[in-house]
Amino acid sequence: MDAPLLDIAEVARRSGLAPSALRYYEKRGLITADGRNGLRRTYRPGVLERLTMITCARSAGLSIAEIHRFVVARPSDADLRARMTARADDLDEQIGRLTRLRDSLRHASVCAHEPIVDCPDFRRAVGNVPREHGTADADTPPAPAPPV
Amino acid sequence: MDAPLLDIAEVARRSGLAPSALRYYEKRGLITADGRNGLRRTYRPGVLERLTMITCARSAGLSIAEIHRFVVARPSDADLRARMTARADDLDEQIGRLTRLRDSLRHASVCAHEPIVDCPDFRRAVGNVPREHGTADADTPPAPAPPV
DNA sequence: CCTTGACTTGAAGCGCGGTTGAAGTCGCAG
DNA sequence: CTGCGACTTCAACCGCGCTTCAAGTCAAGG
Repeated sequence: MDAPLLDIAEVARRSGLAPSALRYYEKRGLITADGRNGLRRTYRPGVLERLTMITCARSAGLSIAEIHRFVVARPSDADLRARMTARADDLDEQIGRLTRLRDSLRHASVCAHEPIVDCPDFRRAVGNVPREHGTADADTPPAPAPPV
Repeated sequence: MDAPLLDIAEVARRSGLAPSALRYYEKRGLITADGRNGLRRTYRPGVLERLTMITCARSAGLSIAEIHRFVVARPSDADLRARMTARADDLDEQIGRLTRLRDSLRHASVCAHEPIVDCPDFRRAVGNVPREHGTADADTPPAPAPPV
Protein backbone atom coordinates (compact mmCIF):
# COMPACT_ATOMS: atom_id res chain seq x y z
CA MET A 1 0.00 0.00 0.00
CA ASP A 2 1.62 3.11 -1.13
CA ALA A 3 1.09 6.07 1.12
CA PRO A 4 2.58 8.64 -1.22
CA LEU A 5 3.72 11.23 1.22
CA LEU A 6 3.40 14.81 0.15
CA ASP A 7 5.77 17.65 0.71
CA ILE A 8 4.60 21.03 1.84
CA ALA A 9 4.67 22.52 -1.64
CA GLU A 10 2.39 19.79 -2.92
CA VAL A 11 -0.04 20.21 -0.07
CA ALA A 12 -0.01 23.94 -0.63
CA ARG A 13 -0.71 23.48 -4.28
CA ARG A 14 -3.54 21.04 -3.77
CA SER A 15 -5.13 22.82 -0.86
CA GLY A 16 -4.77 26.30 -2.27
CA LEU A 17 -3.19 27.47 0.97
CA ALA A 18 0.20 29.10 1.33
CA PRO A 19 3.01 27.05 2.85
CA SER A 20 3.28 29.68 5.56
CA ALA A 21 -0.37 29.10 6.37
CA LEU A 22 0.22 25.37 6.65
CA ARG A 23 3.07 25.90 9.10
CA TYR A 24 0.91 28.32 10.99
CA TYR A 25 -1.93 25.80 11.19
CA GLU A 26 0.51 23.21 12.42
CA LYS A 27 1.80 25.54 15.09
CA ARG A 28 -1.79 26.16 16.18
CA GLY A 29 -2.47 22.45 16.29
CA LEU A 30 -4.95 22.23 13.43
CA ILE A 31 -2.89 19.81 11.37
CA THR A 32 0.15 17.63 11.91
CA ALA A 33 2.90 16.65 9.54
CA ASP A 34 3.26 12.90 9.32
CA GLY A 35 7.03 13.10 9.78
CA ARG A 36 10.12 14.61 8.34
CA ASN A 37 12.49 13.93 5.54
CA GLY A 38 15.49 15.62 7.01
CA LEU A 39 14.01 18.87 8.14
CA ARG A 40 11.26 18.82 5.61
CA ARG A 41 7.73 18.04 6.57
CA THR A 42 6.00 15.10 4.99
CA TYR A 43 2.24 14.90 4.93
CA ARG A 44 -0.20 12.07 4.51
CA PRO A 45 -2.77 12.73 1.81
CA GLY A 46 -5.47 12.77 4.48
CA VAL A 47 -4.28 16.17 5.53
CA LEU A 48 -5.99 17.54 2.45
CA GLU A 49 -9.40 16.53 3.73
CA ARG A 50 -8.58 18.03 7.05
CA LEU A 51 -7.63 21.24 5.32
CA THR A 52 -10.85 21.31 3.36
CA MET A 53 -12.73 21.04 6.61
CA ILE A 54 -10.62 23.80 8.14
CA THR A 55 -11.15 26.10 5.20
CA CYS A 56 -14.86 25.46 5.34
CA ALA A 57 -15.00 26.19 9.05
CA ARG A 58 -12.90 29.33 8.64
CA SER A 59 -15.22 30.59 5.95
CA ALA A 60 -18.06 30.02 8.37
CA GLY A 61 -16.37 32.42 10.75
CA LEU A 62 -14.94 29.94 13.24
CA SER A 63 -11.72 31.06 14.84
CA ILE A 64 -8.57 28.98 14.73
CA ALA A 65 -8.90 28.41 18.45
CA GLU A 66 -12.40 27.03 18.09
CA ILE A 67 -11.50 24.76 15.22
CA HIS A 68 -8.63 23.53 17.35
CA ARG A 69 -11.04 22.50 20.06
CA PHE A 70 -13.01 20.44 17.58
CA VAL A 71 -9.89 18.93 16.11
CA VAL A 72 -8.49 17.69 19.40
CA ALA A 73 -11.86 16.50 20.61
CA ARG A 74 -12.27 12.99 21.91
CA PRO A 75 -15.65 11.27 21.73
CA SER A 76 -15.93 11.32 25.49
CA ASP A 77 -15.87 15.07 25.51
CA ALA A 78 -19.48 15.83 26.33
CA ASP A 79 -18.67 19.46 26.83
CA LEU A 80 -17.44 19.70 23.30
CA ARG A 81 -20.49 17.95 21.92
CA ALA A 82 -22.52 20.68 23.53
CA ARG A 83 -20.35 23.28 21.85
CA MET A 84 -20.85 21.56 18.56
CA THR A 85 -24.61 21.65 18.74
CA ALA A 86 -24.43 25.24 19.95
CA ARG A 87 -22.28 26.03 16.97
CA ALA A 88 -24.70 24.28 14.68
CA ASP A 89 -27.46 26.47 16.08
CA ASP A 90 -25.34 29.56 15.49
CA LEU A 91 -24.84 28.42 11.94
CA ASP A 92 -28.56 28.04 11.50
CA GLU A 93 -29.04 31.65 12.46
CA GLN A 94 -26.21 32.78 10.29
CA ILE A 95 -27.55 30.82 7.34
CA GLY A 96 -30.80 32.69 7.84
CA ARG A 97 -29.02 36.04 7.87
CA LEU A 98 -26.98 35.21 4.83
CA THR A 99 -30.04 34.04 2.97
CA ARG A 100 -31.83 37.28 3.70
CA LEU A 101 -28.80 39.32 2.74
CA ARG A 102 -28.46 37.41 -0.48
CA ASP A 103 -32.10 37.99 -1.36
CA SER A 104 -31.69 41.65 -0.49
CA LEU A 105 -28.69 41.99 -2.72
CA ARG A 106 -30.49 40.33 -5.57
CA HIS A 107 -33.35 42.73 -5.16
CA ALA A 108 -31.12 45.76 -4.76
CA SER A 109 -29.35 44.90 -7.95
CA VAL A 110 -32.54 45.53 -9.90
CA CYS A 111 -34.12 48.25 -7.80
CA ALA A 112 -33.98 52.02 -8.25
CA HIS A 113 -33.62 53.57 -4.83
CA GLU A 114 -31.36 56.48 -4.26
CA PRO A 115 -29.01 55.05 -1.75
CA ILE A 116 -29.74 51.56 -2.94
CA VAL A 117 -29.31 50.04 0.47
CA ASP A 118 -32.15 52.19 1.77
CA CYS A 119 -34.75 50.60 -0.47
CA PRO A 120 -37.61 49.54 1.79
CA ASP A 121 -37.75 46.10 0.23
CA PHE A 122 -34.04 45.72 0.76
CA ARG A 123 -34.31 46.64 4.39
CA ARG A 124 -37.29 44.45 4.99
CA ALA A 125 -35.48 41.52 3.50
CA VAL A 126 -32.43 42.12 5.64
CA GLY A 127 -34.66 41.88 8.64
CA ASN A 128 -35.88 45.38 9.37
CA VAL A 129 -39.54 45.99 9.76
CA PRO A 130 -39.50 49.76 10.16
CA ARG A 131 -42.22 50.95 12.50
CA GLU A 132 -45.05 52.64 10.67
CA HIS A 133 -45.00 55.80 12.73
CA GLY A 134 -41.92 56.71 14.62
CA THR A 135 -40.12 54.35 16.88
CA ALA A 136 -42.89 52.80 18.88
CA ASP A 137 -40.71 50.17 20.45
CA ALA A 138 -39.36 51.38 23.74
CA ASP A 139 -36.14 49.48 23.96
CA THR A 140 -34.60 46.85 21.78
CA PRO A 141 -32.22 44.60 23.68
CA PRO A 142 -30.49 43.72 20.45
CA ALA A 143 -28.78 40.66 19.14
CA PRO A 144 -25.36 41.23 20.75
CA ALA A 145 -23.14 40.60 17.74
CA PRO A 146 -22.02 36.96 18.17
CA PRO A 147 -18.40 37.08 19.38
CA VAL A 148 -17.13 34.53 16.92
CA MET B 1 -44.14 64.55 12.82
CA ASP B 2 -41.64 64.21 15.57
CA ALA B 3 -38.34 62.88 14.46
CA PRO B 4 -37.06 62.07 17.93
CA LEU B 5 -33.36 62.40 17.38
CA LEU B 6 -31.18 59.95 19.20
CA ASP B 7 -27.89 60.51 20.87
CA ILE B 8 -24.99 58.18 20.42
CA ALA B 9 -25.60 56.36 23.68
CA GLU B 10 -29.14 55.59 22.66
CA VAL B 11 -28.09 54.33 19.25
CA ALA B 12 -25.40 52.23 20.88
CA ARG B 13 -27.90 50.76 23.29
CA ARG B 14 -30.46 49.94 20.64
CA SER B 15 -28.03 48.67 18.06
CA GLY B 16 -25.88 46.71 20.45
CA LEU B 17 -22.78 48.39 19.07
CA ALA B 18 -20.20 50.33 21.05
CA PRO B 19 -20.16 54.11 20.66
CA SER B 20 -16.59 53.80 19.46
CA ALA B 21 -17.79 51.46 16.73
CA LEU B 22 -20.44 53.97 15.67
CA ARG B 23 -17.84 56.72 15.37
CA TYR B 24 -15.63 54.35 13.47
CA TYR B 25 -18.43 53.45 11.05
CA GLU B 26 -19.07 57.13 10.53
CA LYS B 27 -15.42 57.76 9.80
CA ARG B 28 -15.54 54.95 7.28
CA GLY B 29 -18.65 56.40 5.69
CA LEU B 30 -21.09 53.65 6.60
CA ILE B 31 -23.42 55.90 8.57
CA THR B 32 -23.90 59.60 9.04
CA ALA B 33 -25.01 61.55 12.06
CA ASP B 34 -28.00 63.74 11.25
CA GLY B 35 -26.37 66.75 12.89
CA ARG B 36 -24.93 67.95 16.14
CA ASN B 37 -26.18 69.30 19.38
CA GLY B 38 -23.12 71.28 20.33
CA LEU B 39 -20.43 68.73 19.68
CA ARG B 40 -22.68 65.79 20.22
CA ARG B 41 -23.92 63.71 17.35
CA THR B 42 -27.62 63.39 16.80
CA TYR B 43 -29.00 60.48 14.82
CA ARG B 44 -32.25 59.93 13.01
CA PRO B 45 -33.94 56.69 14.02
CA GLY B 46 -33.41 55.35 10.52
CA VAL B 47 -29.77 54.84 11.35
CA LEU B 48 -30.83 51.81 13.34
CA GLU B 49 -32.05 50.04 10.23
CA ARG B 50 -28.88 50.95 8.48
CA LEU B 51 -26.92 49.49 11.36
CA THR B 52 -28.91 46.27 11.27
CA MET B 53 -28.03 45.95 7.62
CA ILE B 54 -24.39 46.65 8.36
CA THR B 55 -24.24 44.11 11.15
CA CYS B 56 -25.87 41.55 8.91
CA ALA B 57 -23.42 42.20 6.11
CA ARG B 58 -20.46 42.11 8.49
CA SER B 59 -21.59 38.76 9.83
CA ALA B 60 -21.72 37.57 6.24
CA GLY B 61 -18.04 38.41 5.94
CA LEU B 62 -18.27 41.62 3.91
CA SER B 63 -15.54 44.09 4.66
CA ILE B 64 -16.22 47.63 5.75
CA ALA B 65 -14.89 48.85 2.44
CA GLU B 66 -17.30 46.69 0.48
CA ILE B 67 -20.28 47.67 2.55
CA HIS B 68 -19.25 51.25 1.98
CA ARG B 69 -19.45 50.73 -1.77
CA PHE B 70 -23.00 49.46 -1.43
CA VAL B 71 -23.96 52.29 0.89
CA VAL B 72 -22.79 55.07 -1.40
CA ALA B 73 -24.19 53.40 -4.48
CA ARG B 74 -26.46 55.32 -6.81
CA PRO B 75 -29.00 53.45 -8.93
CA SER B 76 -27.14 54.36 -12.06
CA ASP B 77 -24.12 52.47 -10.89
CA ALA B 78 -24.24 49.45 -13.17
CA ASP B 79 -20.84 48.37 -12.04
CA LEU B 80 -22.07 48.10 -8.52
CA ARG B 81 -25.12 46.15 -9.54
CA ALA B 82 -22.79 43.63 -11.02
CA ARG B 83 -20.88 43.46 -7.76
CA MET B 84 -24.11 42.95 -5.92
CA THR B 85 -25.16 39.97 -7.97
CA ALA B 86 -21.64 38.60 -7.76
CA ARG B 87 -21.83 38.96 -4.00
CA ALA B 88 -25.19 37.23 -3.99
CA ASP B 89 -23.61 34.35 -5.85
CA ASP B 90 -20.78 34.23 -3.32
CA LEU B 91 -23.35 34.12 -0.59
CA ASP B 92 -25.09 31.22 -2.28
CA GLU B 93 -21.89 29.26 -2.17
CA GLN B 94 -21.21 30.24 1.37
CA ILE B 95 -24.70 29.28 2.42
CA GLY B 96 -24.02 25.88 0.93
CA ARG B 97 -20.77 25.53 2.84
CA LEU B 98 -22.35 26.64 6.07
CA THR B 99 -25.22 24.25 5.63
CA ARG B 100 -22.85 21.37 5.12
CA LEU B 101 -20.74 22.42 8.07
CA ARG B 102 -23.82 22.68 10.24
CA ASP B 103 -24.98 19.21 9.25
CA SER B 104 -21.52 17.88 9.89
CA LEU B 105 -21.41 19.40 13.33
CA ARG B 106 -24.80 17.97 14.16
CA HIS B 107 -23.60 14.57 13.11
CA ALA B 108 -20.29 14.87 14.88
CA SER B 109 -22.05 15.75 18.10
CA VAL B 110 -23.59 12.27 18.21
CA CYS B 111 -20.85 10.25 16.56
CA ALA B 112 -18.04 8.26 18.15
CA HIS B 113 -14.94 8.80 16.11
CA GLU B 114 -11.62 9.26 17.75
CA PRO B 115 -10.68 12.65 16.48
CA ILE B 116 -14.30 13.50 15.96
CA VAL B 117 -13.61 15.68 12.99
CA ASP B 118 -12.13 12.69 11.16
CA CYS B 119 -15.41 10.79 11.11
CA PRO B 120 -15.99 9.74 7.49
CA ASP B 121 -19.56 10.96 7.59
CA PHE B 122 -18.40 14.27 8.95
CA ARG B 123 -15.86 14.69 6.21
CA ARG B 124 -18.23 13.62 3.51
CA ALA B 125 -20.75 16.17 4.72
CA VAL B 126 -18.16 18.91 4.76
CA GLY B 127 -17.54 18.15 1.14
CA ASN B 128 -14.76 15.57 1.07
CA VAL B 129 -15.19 12.46 -0.96
CA PRO B 130 -11.97 10.65 -0.07
CA ARG B 131 -10.68 8.60 -3.00
CA GLU B 132 -11.17 4.88 -2.52
CA HIS B 133 -7.56 3.91 -3.12
CA GLY B 134 -4.88 6.48 -2.84
CA THR B 135 -5.07 9.88 -4.40
CA ALA B 136 -6.05 9.08 -7.93
CA ASP B 137 -6.62 12.66 -8.90
CA ALA B 138 -3.49 14.12 -10.42
CA ASP B 139 -3.92 17.73 -9.54
CA THR B 140 -6.69 19.60 -7.82
CA PRO B 141 -6.75 23.26 -8.87
CA PRO B 142 -8.50 24.12 -5.65
CA ALA B 143 -11.11 26.66 -4.68
CA PRO B 144 -8.74 29.58 -4.08
CA ALA B 145 -10.08 30.70 -0.71
CA PRO B 146 -12.43 33.62 -1.57
CA PRO B 147 -10.57 36.79 -0.56
CA VAL B 148 -13.43 38.28 1.38
C1' DC C 1 32.13 16.43 -3.41
C1' DC C 2 29.92 20.67 -4.28
C1' DT C 3 26.34 23.48 -5.47
C1' DT C 4 21.70 24.76 -5.62
C1' DG C 5 17.50 25.91 -4.12
C1' DA C 6 13.58 24.34 -1.68
C1' DC C 7 12.86 23.78 2.69
C1' DT C 8 13.47 25.09 8.03
C1' DT C 9 13.00 28.37 12.20
C1' DG C 10 11.79 32.50 14.91
C1' DA C 11 10.74 37.08 15.04
C1' DA C 12 8.91 40.97 13.08
C1' DG C 13 5.47 43.13 10.23
C1' DC C 14 0.85 43.95 8.08
C1' DG C 15 -4.16 44.89 7.35
C1' DC C 16 -8.44 44.72 9.43
C1' DG C 17 -11.73 46.09 12.76
C1' DG C 18 -12.24 48.09 16.12
C1' DT C 19 -10.96 49.69 21.57
C1' DT C 20 -8.62 52.55 24.79
C1' DG C 21 -6.68 56.60 26.77
C1' DA C 22 -5.65 61.39 27.31
C1' DA C 23 -7.06 65.81 26.89
C1' DG C 24 -10.55 68.88 25.77
C1' DT C 25 -15.67 70.68 25.05
C1' DC C 26 -20.09 71.65 26.41
C1' DG C 27 -25.31 70.66 27.59
C1' DC C 28 -27.84 70.74 31.40
C1' DA C 29 -29.30 70.12 36.40
C1' DG C 30 -28.93 72.58 40.52
C1' DC D 1 -23.11 80.72 37.25
C1' DT D 2 -21.00 76.44 38.38
C1' DG D 3 -19.86 71.97 38.08
C1' DC D 4 -20.57 67.37 36.53
C1' DG D 5 -20.31 63.97 33.40
C1' DA D 6 -21.39 62.55 28.93
C1' DC D 7 -19.79 63.62 24.95
C1' DT D 8 -15.75 65.08 21.49
C1' DT D 9 -11.09 64.18 18.78
C1' DC D 10 -6.85 62.02 17.71
C1' DA D 11 -3.45 58.83 18.23
C1' DA D 12 -1.88 54.73 20.09
C1' DC D 13 -2.78 50.18 20.92
C1' DC D 14 -4.78 45.32 20.51
C1' DG D 15 -5.92 40.47 18.78
C1' DC D 16 -6.38 37.81 14.84
C1' DG D 17 -4.65 35.47 10.91
C1' DC D 18 -1.54 35.13 8.47
C1' DT D 19 3.01 36.90 5.44
C1' DT D 20 7.61 38.28 5.13
C1' DC D 21 12.31 38.36 6.23
C1' DA D 22 16.88 36.83 7.70
C1' DA D 23 19.63 33.25 8.60
C1' DG D 24 20.39 28.54 8.57
C1' DT D 25 19.84 23.33 7.00
C1' DC D 26 19.98 19.78 3.97
C1' DA D 27 18.28 16.37 -0.11
C1' DA D 28 19.31 15.67 -4.44
C1' DG D 29 21.36 16.43 -9.08
C1' DG D 30 25.66 17.00 -11.68
